Amino acid sequence: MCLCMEKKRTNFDYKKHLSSWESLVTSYEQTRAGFISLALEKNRKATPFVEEAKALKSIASTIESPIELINITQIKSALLTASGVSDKAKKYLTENDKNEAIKRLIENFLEPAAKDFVDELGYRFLLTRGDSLGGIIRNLGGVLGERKMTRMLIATLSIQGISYCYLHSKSKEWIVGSQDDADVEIFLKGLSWNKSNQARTLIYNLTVPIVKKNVDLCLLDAKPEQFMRRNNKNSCHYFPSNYIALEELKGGIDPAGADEHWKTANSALNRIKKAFLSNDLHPKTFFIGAAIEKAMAKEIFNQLDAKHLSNAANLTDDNQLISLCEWLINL
Amino acid sequence: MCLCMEKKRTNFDYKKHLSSWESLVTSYEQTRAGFISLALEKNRKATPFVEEAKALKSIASTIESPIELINITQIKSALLTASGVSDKAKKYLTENDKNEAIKRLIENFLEPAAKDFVDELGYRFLLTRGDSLGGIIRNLGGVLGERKMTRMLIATLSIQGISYCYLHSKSKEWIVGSQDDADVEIFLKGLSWNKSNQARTLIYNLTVPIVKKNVDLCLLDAKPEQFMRRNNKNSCHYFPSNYIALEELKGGIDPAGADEHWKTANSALNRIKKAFLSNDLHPKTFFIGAAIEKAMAKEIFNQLDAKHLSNAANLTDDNQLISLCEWLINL
DNA sequence: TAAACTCGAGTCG
DNA sequence: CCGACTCGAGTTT
Repeated sequence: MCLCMEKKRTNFDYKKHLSSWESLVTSYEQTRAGFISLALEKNRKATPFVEEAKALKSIASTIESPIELINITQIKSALLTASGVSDKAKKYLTENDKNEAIKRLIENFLEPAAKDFVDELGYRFLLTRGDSLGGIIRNLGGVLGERKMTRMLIATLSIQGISYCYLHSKSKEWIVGSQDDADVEIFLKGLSWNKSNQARTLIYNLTVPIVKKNVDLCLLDAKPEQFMRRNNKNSCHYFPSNYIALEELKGGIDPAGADEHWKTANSALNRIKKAFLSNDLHPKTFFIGAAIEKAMAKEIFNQLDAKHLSNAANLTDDNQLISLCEWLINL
Repeated sequence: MCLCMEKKRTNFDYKKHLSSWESLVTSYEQTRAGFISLALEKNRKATPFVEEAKALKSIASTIESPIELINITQIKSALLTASGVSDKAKKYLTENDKNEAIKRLIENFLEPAAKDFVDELGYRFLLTRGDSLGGIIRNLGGVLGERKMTRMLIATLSIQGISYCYLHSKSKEWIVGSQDDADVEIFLKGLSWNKSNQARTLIYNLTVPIVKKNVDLCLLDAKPEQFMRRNNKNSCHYFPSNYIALEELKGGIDPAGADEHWKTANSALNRIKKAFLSNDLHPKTFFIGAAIEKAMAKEIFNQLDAKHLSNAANLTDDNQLISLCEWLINL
């Protein structure tokens, strides 16, 4: 009977924090809070771009007519930006394409602006940079979600009195965790602890060799020192049977992106399952998302019931997240 | 033997234009061309935003100190934009949240700028608007992909001497197609023709009731007049057995987005197949993408071979697209 | 000019 | 807001 209970516990542990699909749906209040903090971050990150624009205007103001801009080599990159070319697009253009783009900017927009050409240049520069800023913020959103997960994991380990060490992303060394590591989540790339004498090592954003894709979070049955970076084939992450659980984490708060990104996550999880299945392995998979809408909540819950997915939680719900961390730590 | 040939033709028609997975991969030249046309579109769409910024500066210049901005009700929305709040985020904020955001903008960025506060306001406004512009361009990218598909479909119908009519998105009426419809793809929402006395009606961006999701393109076994908009349950699209083929179309050119969006498309296609399967139906599914990378090309090709997918093409390859249109028209 | 990750800026039914 | 569509702005490994 004890075994039976144990089995039940590990099979349906999501029921501890999810009573139905509705528990997974993100509340309006959390969405609102997410958008507010997003705007705050954006303001902070905007300042360097404003400075860039000021510098550009200052340099451009030294000349009389737009056509002379071509001769100021130090602002060529900024001119290209003002002509609507993102840093991403830049990589695909030839020198000639770039010169053409700048020429079009001057002919179509700066010369018509006459004496206001410096302002026009600054405006168009900022429009393109605004899109850059958006990209930076989107990346930051992902990082913040990961940090929230980390903080909750560490808190749960601490509460359970389990000692841990963490992999520092800069030094690449494992450091023993202690209460006074403030903001440790900022540099944390991995986490390791013991579960009744079994080593557990968790790594973020790992390219899983058997899947040939990056996975947000992997829990391995390995000691921290068995994990070696990159192409070292002796590292524990090269052995598929070491994988205990793999997670897809979506930190975005936008409800409009919820289903879109869940569809992506679902494909990613399917690739993972398929790759491990080819080795007759069935590691656990789980999903954590900050933006969960009704229809996808039903899909997730159905997958849990069908055991296609081992666990799930809404990142904005602390109780769900704690319960999930407890589950993960005790796998 | 004739039947055998026929069967072979309909089952593996993708082989007519795809010799291996490598045929699907987008060439560098097409990627480059895509980014160039993207920059051109961005320039055109940028102008209204530049005008907005000029207007904002002009109004803001009438006052002496930043704090007075709060009193100019006509620019409240612009102030919110300058404080890093997108139109999307706005919807989730309360009046109080908005006022707080504006207050922070003034205190943290405009007052420190002293006499240059009008410039600072304009810069921050443009940064946020630049992100808006990016969103507008992303939507446009999708529309352009759809139009390319439409042009190729019409050209293929014309070449095969098949007459057609099209559904106009504004008038909501079916119009007989003719050679002199220039730019008809811009307003085209649907297309209809006959295939050896069987009516074929194709609708873009249709919410398929049985799937409860929007599908980029649906080919129905129905006469055009049997298609009625929206919630009319007598419309042909309410009858699952009328669906002949459903497509996922990805018009984006960015290689970095290729796998991301293919993962989404793959989930969408799986939802479609699953929903129809619940009615014992197996409509054809196909994928067209402008950005196709190696690894996903292999996945697509494997799905074709396994008949999980009925057809596929690279949107940037005219030969592939024509072959696919021929297949679609003759289904 | 690797490849595949981050996610929300828009849009429309 | 209601959900689910458009896709590339960044980023990492």
